[in-house]
Amino acid sequence: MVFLMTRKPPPTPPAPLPTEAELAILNILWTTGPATVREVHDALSAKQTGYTTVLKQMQVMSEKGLLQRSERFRSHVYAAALPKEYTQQQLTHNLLHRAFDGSASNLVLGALSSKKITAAELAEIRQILATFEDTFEKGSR
Amino acid sequence: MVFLMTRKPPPTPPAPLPTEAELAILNILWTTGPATVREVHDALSAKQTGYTTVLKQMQVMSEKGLLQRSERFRSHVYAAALPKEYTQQQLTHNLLHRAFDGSASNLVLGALSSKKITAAELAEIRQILATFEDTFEKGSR
DNA sequence: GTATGTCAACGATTATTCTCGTACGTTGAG
DNA sequence: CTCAACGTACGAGAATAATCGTTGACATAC
Repeated sequence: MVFLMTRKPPPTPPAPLPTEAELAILNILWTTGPATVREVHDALSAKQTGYTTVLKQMQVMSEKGLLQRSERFRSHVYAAALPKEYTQQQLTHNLLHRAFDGSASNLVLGALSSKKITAAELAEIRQILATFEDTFEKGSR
Repeated sequence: MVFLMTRKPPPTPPAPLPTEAELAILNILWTTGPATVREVHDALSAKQTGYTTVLKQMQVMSEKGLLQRSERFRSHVYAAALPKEYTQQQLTHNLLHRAFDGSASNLVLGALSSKKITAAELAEIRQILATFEDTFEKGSR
């Protein structure tokens, strides 16, 4: 079963799109759930970035509304403020307008061309497409 | 008929991805063909950006290898150094890795969710998908 | 000739992102 | 109490992007 993205939460102030480095942090929080700076820094070890760098970035992201911070005993625990799917959608929307003139089909073409696609992925995409055609026919949009 | 992207030209030095402002310039050159700075600036009138700003950006883009410059009588004529489809593919590839963990199907889902889709577009996407399934079955990849 | 308009070149400025060093506070061990 | 470990806060630096003002070259009009 394919779940459509619901595009709900434009929260209080519309948080800006994450930058490259910020996205790397978000990816960790999305997969591991709320975490401390140290945990994120450790998960980012491949990048060889300093602890205070990560800390600072996460503080900035908090101010931007990209992260939510809560106290926990001694340290702080950060969590992504917005769901992964929502942010992905925003990023896609942004690219769609910046580079594809709003043409979703061209973006799909670009996505399929940009890497070797597996049969499983093709099937999944077909599933997604079918779901969309479904909601379309029913006039629910 | 749907044409697949061929992903040919990684030229001498792999040109960097265009930034937001650079992409706006590229979009103009892709649609109008080679043009002078003034022509690009005029086409960009909506953005209220100064002439020299556009000039400087295009000079920088030349250095980066994003644009090719040629003399013409008094002025210079700039052209996109890389085809639109190639650059779109690079951008998509980049987003795919940065935000979608390489999952093309999730990107497609994001693309479809991020805007109201038309029946025509759905049909076109289905066409693209069919073409890919074709080349896939034939084992030509 | 001079004046005017069009162009490219260049430097300076501002904003943003990314980075890190340092300071400071709290906790627990000895 | 003192020290080390671990945490945040803060400010400064480098890198990049974007912007604009000024200059100078070269035509053409008068």
